[in-house]
Amino acid sequence: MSNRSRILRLSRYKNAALRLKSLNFLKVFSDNLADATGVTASQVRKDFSIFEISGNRRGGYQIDELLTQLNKVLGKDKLQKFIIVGVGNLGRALINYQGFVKSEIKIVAGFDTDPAKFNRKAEALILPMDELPGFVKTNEIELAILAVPEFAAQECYDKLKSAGIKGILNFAPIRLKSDDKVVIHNLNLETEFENLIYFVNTKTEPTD
Amino acid sequence: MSNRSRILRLSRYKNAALRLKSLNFLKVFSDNLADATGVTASQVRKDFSIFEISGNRRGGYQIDELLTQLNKVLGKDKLQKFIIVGVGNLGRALINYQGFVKSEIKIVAGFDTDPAKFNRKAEALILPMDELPGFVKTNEIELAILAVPEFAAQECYDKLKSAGIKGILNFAPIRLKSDDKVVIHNLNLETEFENLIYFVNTKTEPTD
DNA sequence: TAGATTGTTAATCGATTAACAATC
DNA sequence: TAGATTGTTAATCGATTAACAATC
Repeated sequence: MSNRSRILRLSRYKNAALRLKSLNFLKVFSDNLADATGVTASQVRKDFSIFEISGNRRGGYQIDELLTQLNKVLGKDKLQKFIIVGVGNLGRALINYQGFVKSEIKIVAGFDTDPAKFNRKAEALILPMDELPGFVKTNEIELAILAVPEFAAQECYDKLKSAGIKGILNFAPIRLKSDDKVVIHNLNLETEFENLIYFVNTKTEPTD
Repeated sequence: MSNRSRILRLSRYKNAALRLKSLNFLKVFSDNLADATGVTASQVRKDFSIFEISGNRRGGYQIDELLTQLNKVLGKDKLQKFIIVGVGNLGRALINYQGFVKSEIKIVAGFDTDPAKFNRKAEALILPMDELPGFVKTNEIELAILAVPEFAAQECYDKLKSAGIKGILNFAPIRLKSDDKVVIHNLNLETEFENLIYFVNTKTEPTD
């Protein structure tokens, strides 16, 4: 019913609607969103109908109302607190990433094994791993980012799981599997690079 | 014929084969790769047949030979040089990312507008934007990473395109479109987070 | 040889698109 | 009202899976 591609499209519709709103649009048609995101108008309406997002025949969709509904589906109607395990190059970059400031995504703490990285004064705390279960519990954290080297990934995953984390965005270069306790979203940077390289080499338009 | 998902699967087969090789496997069956990557054995064989990767009836696939062929498709048979535009948190993290050391991916230079970031002594140079076209030309660079804020993305894209770049991995939070000159692979971190959040909230297994 | 696995064809499944009645 | 756009159904398309002949 709702596969990953469909949710990715909803994010794009949301971003397109946001941009059109900033251009003072008050309403959009499925055709506008289709143009802006590179899909068909049928697809837009189909996606909306699956999430029971409805508009006005002849009048399109009110942008504000549409954004409210898309944000709700995408969990942007409330602050989503993340912790991050592994404060290396990538971990630190995500903690400081400016792209999240307007969004409802916040990384509230990082965890690492290296005492040199601990920091209890920064806005996002950097704490030792053994404080993770307590922090997760008292702050009611459900979401985590895993940004450790391959060798540490499985062990950290186990710790996150037993701490009660419900969803993990995994940047470690090893594919973790979702189970009914934890949803995993694997994001392997090398794989993304390889994908680009393939399409450049063959010069065929990627269909996604 | 070869969509993005298929290439992603090839990367996974490659990674699985690499892991099995490190366990001293000499050959693998489609069934092994299927188990390791979570797809069906039919899918593995179908994917291979599309890329004319063949094995031995009854004998499976020789790992070394398989890796050679997969690496070739994925462009890992030669060093892939990237430049990066935008040396902020994310840009710097990618330059220093340890996950690429064993792979044939290398970021050879970064470009930025901020003089405080310039560095002609580091292994990966950080140079001013106006040296980009010359650098690309003399070093025969075809691939780039775009890691600038949204407002700068379009302008930087234009510069990369006119410098002759053939493929861009775009981390800027705006969707760029491929054309017949440049292949674009958009990677929007906020979108990836939203995807995870959706599946955690609905607790349905993502199908990708 | 008998048994096991590939490579490929045909069947199935699911996602996208087209079409159009409903309706504002 | 006439015209335009949604919402939904039916048709199409493409990707995945099952099945099995080929063959090592």
